[in-house]
Amino acid sequence: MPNAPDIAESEWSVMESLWESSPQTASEVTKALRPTMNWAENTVRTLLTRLVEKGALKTAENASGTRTFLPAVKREACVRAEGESFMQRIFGGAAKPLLVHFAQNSKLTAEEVKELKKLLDQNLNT
Amino acid sequence: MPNAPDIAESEWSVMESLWESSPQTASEVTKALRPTMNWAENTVRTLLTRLVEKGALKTAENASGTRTFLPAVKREACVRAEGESFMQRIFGGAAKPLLVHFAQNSKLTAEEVKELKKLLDQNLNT
DNA sequence: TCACGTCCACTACATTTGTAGTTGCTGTTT
DNA sequence: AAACAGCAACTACAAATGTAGTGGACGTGA
Repeated sequence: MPNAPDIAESEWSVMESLWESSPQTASEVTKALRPTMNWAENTVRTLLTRLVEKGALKTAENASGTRTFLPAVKREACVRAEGESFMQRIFGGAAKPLLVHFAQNSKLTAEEVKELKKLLDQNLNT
Repeated sequence: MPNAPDIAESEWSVMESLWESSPQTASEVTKALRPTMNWAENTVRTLLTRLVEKGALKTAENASGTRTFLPAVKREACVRAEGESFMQRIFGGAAKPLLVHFAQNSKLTAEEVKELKKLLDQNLNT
């Protein structure tokens, strides 16, 4: 029972939609994603099915007896898993170089910098 | 001419080996990776071939006329590309939430925190 | 009741990835 | 010269991904 199944890129959009609002039926998800990904409804259905198989989603029924989907795993857990794997792959598993990289390659506002520095400090007091 | 081709996970190990030291022949790379990935030499050759096709590697010959491989793209460029794509996929392209995530989910030493705070400051003076 | 729109369960099919195996050429070793 | 070892070029093949299409069951409006 890997707490966070492996979620592919297309699938991730579907998950986002359901993390944001659930339960949703297949066609609701399709409509929700329409502006961004212009997918055929069957495409979304396939992704939904795969995500259920992977254990990332659960299903239920709504009032009208139509199947609905909802997350079976928390977004935060998946983000952590993806982050771990990315950090592993690109930075050999080390957090510092990763943070260095993004600290250098991003344009941040003074506000954001302040916030991040605060977080870093809190990081120490655990 | 995408400056940084898409490099898969297994391929990434091969690239790392060549970024660290190049040129190398196929069997040299295989030996270099042997401790970590226990791959058959043909596996490594396949990856090398694919990377050449993708334009991530170039080839040359060594003194004994054997083919050697060397990076055609800089590691930093690939890291940036992978980072961008990861940030896009998981954090909707926003650097701050990404940094927040890793700042919170990593155990850092006081030293590292200090360094990172410094980098964040520099980030502002550009 | 018949046509029509929904929903669902299957099937489809090209690419990419992970991981090799097979064959043939060539130089080196008894 | 026969045999073997290293290298290159192909071929193999299953799983995962991206992106649908088909066909059947079911309820609804004309």
